[in-house]
Amino acid sequence: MKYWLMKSEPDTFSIDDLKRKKREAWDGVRNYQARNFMRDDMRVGDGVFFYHSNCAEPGIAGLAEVASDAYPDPSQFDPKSKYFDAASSRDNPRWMLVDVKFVNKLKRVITLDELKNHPKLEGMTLLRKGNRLSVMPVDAAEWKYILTLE
DNA sequence: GCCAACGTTGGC
DNA sequence: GCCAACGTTGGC
Repeated sequence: MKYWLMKSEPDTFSIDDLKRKKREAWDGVRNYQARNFMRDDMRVGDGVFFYHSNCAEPGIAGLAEVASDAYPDPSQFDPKSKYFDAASSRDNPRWMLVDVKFVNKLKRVITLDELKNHPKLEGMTLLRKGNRLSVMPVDAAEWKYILTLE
C-alpha cells in the first residue's frame, strides 16, 4: 500500500465537492511524471491526501482513496474540453487517470505553512523547492505523522 | 497580479 | 541533441 498527495484548486474541485460526489475521475493531469505515478504506481486502496492549491489557505483538506486502476482520461478526446489534446488518439492515448473516492474531510486544513514548520517533514516531496507536481508520492512515515497533526 | 521555477516545444 | 522562447503552476 502506497500513499499519495493530489492537488486540486478548491475553486474548481474541493474536498466538499468530492464529499458530495463520493467519487471522481481525476481528469486534467497533463504532466508526464504525474501521469506515470497514476498509471504505473497507484493501486486501488492507496491512501490520498486531498490538497487544496492556489487558494487562500493551501494545505491538506481531506483524505481520499485510489478507487480504480488507471485508464485513459476521456477529456483528452473531447474537443470542447479545455484538456483536449489533439496529439492524442484513442488507439494510443497519451493521458491516463484514476478514480478517487472520498474518505473524510479533516476537521481543519493542515496548511502548507504548518507542514513547513515540522522538522520531520523536511524531506517531503511537496516541500521541495520548485516542486510543481500535482500528483506525488508521500512516505508512509510522513503520512502517519501528518495524520497525528489533525 | 507578480514572478520564480520548472516543463515543453520547435528551430537549427 | 541543444537551448531559447514560451506556457504553466502555485505560493505569496
